[in-house]
Amino acid sequence: MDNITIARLLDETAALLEIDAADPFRVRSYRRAAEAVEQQTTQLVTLTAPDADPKALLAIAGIGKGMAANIRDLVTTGSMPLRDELLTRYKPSMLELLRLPGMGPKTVALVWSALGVADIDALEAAAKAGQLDTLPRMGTKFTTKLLKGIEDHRKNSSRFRIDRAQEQAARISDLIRAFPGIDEITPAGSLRRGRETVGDLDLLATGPACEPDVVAAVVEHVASLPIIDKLLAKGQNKVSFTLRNNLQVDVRLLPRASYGAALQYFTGSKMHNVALRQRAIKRGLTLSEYALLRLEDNVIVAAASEEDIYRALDLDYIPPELRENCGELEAAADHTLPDLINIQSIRGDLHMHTHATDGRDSILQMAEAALARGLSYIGITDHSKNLAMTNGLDDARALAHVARIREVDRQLAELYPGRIRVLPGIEVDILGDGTLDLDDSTLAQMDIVVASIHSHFDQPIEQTTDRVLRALENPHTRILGHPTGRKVLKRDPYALNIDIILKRAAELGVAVEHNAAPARADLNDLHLKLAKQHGCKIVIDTDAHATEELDQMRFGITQLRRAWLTPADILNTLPFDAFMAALRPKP
DNA sequence: GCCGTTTTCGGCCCGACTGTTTTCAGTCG
Repeated sequence: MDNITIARLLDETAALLEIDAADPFRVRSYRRAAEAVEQQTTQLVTLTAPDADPKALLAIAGIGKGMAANIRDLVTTGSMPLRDELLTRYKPSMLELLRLPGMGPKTVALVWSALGVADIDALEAAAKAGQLDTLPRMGTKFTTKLLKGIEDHRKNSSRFRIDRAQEQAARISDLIRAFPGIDEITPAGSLRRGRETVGDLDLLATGPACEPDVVAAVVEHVASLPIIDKLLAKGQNKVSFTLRNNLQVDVRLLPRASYGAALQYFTGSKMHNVALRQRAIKRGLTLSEYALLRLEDNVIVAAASEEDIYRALDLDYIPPELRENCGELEAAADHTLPDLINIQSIRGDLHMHTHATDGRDSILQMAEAALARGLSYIGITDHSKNLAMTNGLDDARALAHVARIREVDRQLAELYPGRIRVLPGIEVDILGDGTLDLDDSTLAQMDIVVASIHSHFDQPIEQTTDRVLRALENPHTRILGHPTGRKVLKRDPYALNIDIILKRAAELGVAVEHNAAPARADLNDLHLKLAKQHGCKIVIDTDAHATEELDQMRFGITQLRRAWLTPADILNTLPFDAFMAALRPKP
């Protein structure tokens, strides 16, 4: 049983306890434990083995004696007594009811006990039959909203990829900024923390127009934006709505004086905020979305900026990407937060395609676009012949392409002396037997050989993993492409055993690729932490198929930051010569 | 159920909005 499954079962137990009206603090313990398990890079199965240190589980913050026993039960039996007991009284389908708007644990428990309703279909039938009207606090308005919520839930209940959410955020921000007296709009929530996907969009705005006596006019302006599909709520300084693609947007209009407190609050994460407020209380302070106050006399200690708030709590400023209650508060208190990598540190992009295969632009266009983005070396890595649908290169074409790339490299050396290097490379396919689909003599002409697996992910995980391991042994392989075969938003189990692959890549000195493109992002922040633990060489690249896709580097950087990585952890922050020296030596 | 500069018991984060409330419970972030 993997960590994700353990976390899910603990989280389900928390939800069932909530429906059962259990002690809210006990519920929170299960939630907290679930989050902690999800954040672990080592598989808990190994910590519960008979020969493992019995204290190892207890070392995880949020896991005590009781929870450790639960986890051992989950790993050995597949379930645990409390969960089994709860499932005799409630049904697993009730957990889905909690996802409907307006349906919390109390309401789910009520429709179950009063009407025997345990799933969405039954709830919809009961609502349409008017049965809900007989229950307390459920009038026609509630029923209407619920039926609409059920419809939306069926239509689209998924999260949105970060790049899509960012596009929408920019679009809406422009519309709001059109109102006079709005100075600043910042996305908060999981978008600001750089999660790969976001559930909804939080936009915070401030400026003279957001002061309490005049804010009503902005509220009206926002509530009447043409892009709004459904208006969900309109308060004193908050407007919630959905777009036609079903993305929910919450806009908050805040006075300048409390903007920092609001930004801190709405950026989260929830667990980070809880921990931060506990710290505040220990210091005789209280933190809300309006201000950090002294408890004894309600004097404002900090409110205008996030920096002020963290400083007043004796903490270094914590970058949003680290705010997951995952050790960042302790590090900020000890002044040991890492100096995180940023986009300016990246000097090269080692994976991109041209119109020789399935890219759109030429070698020269890609190189000049890279130069314009401040890069000083790139690898042109078009597909090899096995990817026939991309017009992949066979040995002869690949060698001709190498010649063209070297020619562009020479041209650019004349045009922009000493500014950019263009390296010949290939994204070579790993075949079913683990060999690469071009001749060694061809690969020997390449500086950047990215070995990627592109097919047969339906085979058993051990078999697919073995193919990749054999490809790593090929001395020409310098970078392992797409190390998990994973695609964001596809909930399929991983096709490869990432732990074994990273270990072997580290031993052989093969660099592993962190693909920055949001659609393809192979390594999430946990994989990246694991790669660092194993001592892997890590490169970040875009896999760009057109010049503008080079901009996707910034999405990948956020994942590196979420993994606490610094420039020293990433190979392509190095200057050109040092980078080439750090790659696996050519045979 | 977890945790400890309040340390083995007694705490555990904060406020707004909604619907239907005649003073508030439940949901949400």
